[in-house]
Amino acid sequence: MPELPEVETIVRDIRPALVGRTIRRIRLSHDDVLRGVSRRKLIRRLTGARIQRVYRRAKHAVLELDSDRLVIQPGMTGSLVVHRRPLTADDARYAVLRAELDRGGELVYRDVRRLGTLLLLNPKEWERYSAALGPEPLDQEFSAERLGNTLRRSRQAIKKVIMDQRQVAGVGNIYANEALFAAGIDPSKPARRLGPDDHRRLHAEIRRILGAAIASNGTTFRDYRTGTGDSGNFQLELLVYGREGEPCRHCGTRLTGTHTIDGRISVFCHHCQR
DNA sequence: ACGAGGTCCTGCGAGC
DNA sequence: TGCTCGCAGGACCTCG
Repeated sequence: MPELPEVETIVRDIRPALVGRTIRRIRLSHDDVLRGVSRRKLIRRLTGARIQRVYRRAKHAVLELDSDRLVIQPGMTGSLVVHRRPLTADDARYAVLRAELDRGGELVYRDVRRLGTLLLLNPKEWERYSAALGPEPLDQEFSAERLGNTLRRSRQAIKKVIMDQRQVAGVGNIYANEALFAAGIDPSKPARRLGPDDHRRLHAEIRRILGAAIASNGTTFRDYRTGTGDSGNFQLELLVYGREGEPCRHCGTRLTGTHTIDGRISVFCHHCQR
């Protein structure tokens, strides 16, 4: 499930094959991934457009074109791969958007469950969209103090707050679970009940874990693929996610799995996390 | 301001 | 073997 490290990996992988290229032909298999743009308009605006920049913001991959931004949010099962050879039947299966490039190659957005979304925004719309998202956790502007100010204002469970894209950009379920474990914080604890020490630890652990996950090309559970079509490796380093019922790596206590926070699986050690 | 629950979507695994 | 059904979940929405 592409969160910040996965989208960062994808973007780094596909950027060299995309920047400076012109899109020759667009194929879209399903309209239901489009948000705020019609099939006709998307195809018309993308065809012949030149890709100027490729970057990540939160969990979105952004293709900056001459006058539009194609914003891709892979959701649960989305992947972005640049193919240099003709697609195999497997590659083409579930391919939602295919963009043929000049000088060969094809960018393919593949999404089995199609919970991902595509947006086409002009620069002003993109600026507004991006401004509504929280700070990038790996940027300097994301300080422990700033995180603390956010958390002090919320009665919600800490896990829900750090997964809220308006508060912190790019953290999803896997890394929220991991960061809270590493920081020794119970995921259900109301955010405003955390102290400055908690803020500092959580801030440091969010950054450390996201950085380590990027270094490992992200976490592959089932569907996630890098921009080269390979699996990530961070699943080998997860300490809690996917390990409910197994012993805590620190103290041996059986890890708890619960769905009571925002309906998403939370895995934690009730001994190490308070 | 908050929690609960529904919606989107399809593959998969459990149960019969 | 073959069917049905519930579950998975990120973002977004409504309702109480």
